[in-house]
Amino acid sequence: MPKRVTISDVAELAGVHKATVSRALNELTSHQVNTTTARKIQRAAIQLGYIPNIVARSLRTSLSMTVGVIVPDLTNPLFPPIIRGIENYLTARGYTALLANTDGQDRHEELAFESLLARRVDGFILATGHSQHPLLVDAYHRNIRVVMLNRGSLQVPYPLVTGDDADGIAAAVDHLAELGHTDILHLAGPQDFSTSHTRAEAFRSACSARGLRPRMTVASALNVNAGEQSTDAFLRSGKPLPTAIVASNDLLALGALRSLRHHGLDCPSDVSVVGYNDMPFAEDFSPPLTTVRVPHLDLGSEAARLLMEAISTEHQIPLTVTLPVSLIVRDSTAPPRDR
Amino acid sequence: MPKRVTISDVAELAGVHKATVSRALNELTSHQVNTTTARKIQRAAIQLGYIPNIVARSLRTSLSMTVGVIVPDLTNPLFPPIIRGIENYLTARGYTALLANTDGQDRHEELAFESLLARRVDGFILATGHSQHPLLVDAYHRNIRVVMLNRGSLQVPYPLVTGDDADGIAAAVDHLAELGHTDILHLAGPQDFSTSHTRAEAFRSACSARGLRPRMTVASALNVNAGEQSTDAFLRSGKPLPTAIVASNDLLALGALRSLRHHGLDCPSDVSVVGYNDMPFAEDFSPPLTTVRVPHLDLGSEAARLLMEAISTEHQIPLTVTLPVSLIVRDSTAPPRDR
DNA sequence: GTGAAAGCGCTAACAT
DNA sequence: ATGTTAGCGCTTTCAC
Repeated sequence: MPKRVTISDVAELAGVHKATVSRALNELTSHQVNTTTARKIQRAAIQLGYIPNIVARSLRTSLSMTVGVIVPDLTNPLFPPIIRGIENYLTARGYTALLANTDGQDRHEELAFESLLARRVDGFILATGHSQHPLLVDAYHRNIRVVMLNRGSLQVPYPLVTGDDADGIAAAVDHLAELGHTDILHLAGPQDFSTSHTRAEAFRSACSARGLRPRMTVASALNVNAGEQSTDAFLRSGKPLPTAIVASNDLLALGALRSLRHHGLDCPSDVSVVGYNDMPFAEDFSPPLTTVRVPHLDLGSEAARLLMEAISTEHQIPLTVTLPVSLIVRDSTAPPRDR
Repeated sequence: MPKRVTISDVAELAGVHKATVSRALNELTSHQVNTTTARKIQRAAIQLGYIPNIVARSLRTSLSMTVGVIVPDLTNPLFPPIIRGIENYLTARGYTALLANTDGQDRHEELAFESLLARRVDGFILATGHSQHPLLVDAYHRNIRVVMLNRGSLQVPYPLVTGDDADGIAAAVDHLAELGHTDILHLAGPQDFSTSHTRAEAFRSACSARGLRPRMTVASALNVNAGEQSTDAFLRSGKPLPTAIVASNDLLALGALRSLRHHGLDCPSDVSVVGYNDMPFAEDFSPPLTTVRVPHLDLGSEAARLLMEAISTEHQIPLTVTLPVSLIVRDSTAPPRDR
């Protein structure tokens, strides 16, 4: 590496002290310095190709201008838009995101947390929240800034950003009810995820509000395979076939779609399916998936906004932001066939 | 924030000098310190919950243990697995990735580059390479470590990791030829992307090697809309309908699928379609997409490996690593119907 | 094997 | 408005 140019080099070329350079180049203090010298410094900086060393600044200010973003798996299509939303907000403010995946393993999460802490991130956005989490409790007591995304914590009053799950599920059930469905199955996710739990609860109350009997089966994970296996098991169980399925997310819905296909059942004529999230390319599935659209980009930027607030505030205010969702009707739902 | 525990705190508790603590806690120097004192230090560190300050270490060693990863758009399903591959490799070695998106805009790329440089990343993985790029030339002269991913640079001898494009396209053409297709259209990407260009060339030579006349249409971008529009335009042009389309990537193939559907044409009975990349959920499209699988995870980890090598080496060796690809046959390809 | 001292590049009192 | 000084937390000579 060629020797990097530092603030002292700029100072020397501009014929001023390095403290003056520091002041001139910083937005917040540049007013303290004479316009003429400031310009001189600017020129010198550009001439030398000076790039400030944020590492050194961080050490001095104990502000790293980075935040840690922890997700279960980047490969889950849910997360890329969320992360883009986070980034959009952060980069506009000079912040950068440090990304880590946990693959749902607590051990990975601890490791990621520690590694990011070692890098002195100014705060975290956590999109991995289980309902209970010693890590979080510990973080809270250490006064670490955290914003939860999608899944909240029950133990610790960190701010939370989510879509309106209750409303989304209600819209799905309404839609099916209007089509004439009366026998609807909820393909739920693991109940220790707060979103899965919330949606299952929402399903129950939406059904009972409409005089429908809620039926439910629980998948072992939030992915396509689990959805397929769970639906397979249900279909093989001999229980009466529902005319519609409301899945707790699109991946599970996709699994249900695969399972129905393998069992020679047609969607939507035999069974309607509704997903949740409106993941990218949901409209290209076979059939195009009716689903609840969640504003993932907004979820991300809102979480970033809350975190920035938390960082710049002395006392954290536990705040829950609920963003509106909307039902996107495509071809996987239709009126039930008479049987 | 509660005052962070530093190396001095540990030193005090352990009753040694902080330099000794530093030596004891560093893998590479821990052998220099007496086993007994080392243990004493370990205990003190754990007792205090000491977390090393990588920021301070970076300042001292001018090694930040971070690398910048620049992609066009995280939301493109191509990239998440690549990034996971990168991360898997990096985290195992104590490194972390700093992620930035460019949305294909040179200005964004410059900004990202500068911001990451300010954070003193030890190197870059670039998955955005246009064929020419002043930024890269500049970086090369500044002796900055870079590994290119997917798309190479023609101007500067940075290492490159790609899938075997020529082989993949040849496999697609072979597959179609074996099914009996003789009139194949290549739905190409913008020709200033090196991958698009390589694949177009590969298509031409694969066709001529089999005595087929290559036909080609070029999309304006590498996304679904561009693919759809391009196919629309082709279908409306009145040119004779090919019996098969080989797209330069899955997104374009998806656009072609949408366009065919809108024109009342069935895939595969009217037109077969082959994609490229085997993006997640390609098997769930309507119809499930025949496509060329690229080992994205490996692409990422290989790039990370090369970068680690480049960082620890004095002189960079320009190396191109080509990973094997494989054709995945699904339902979007079938023998041509007699017309 | 361990301690002392210097310094990475920057910012923030304090002084002028 | 600018210069001086100290120090963020760590690693790394150099002594002992």
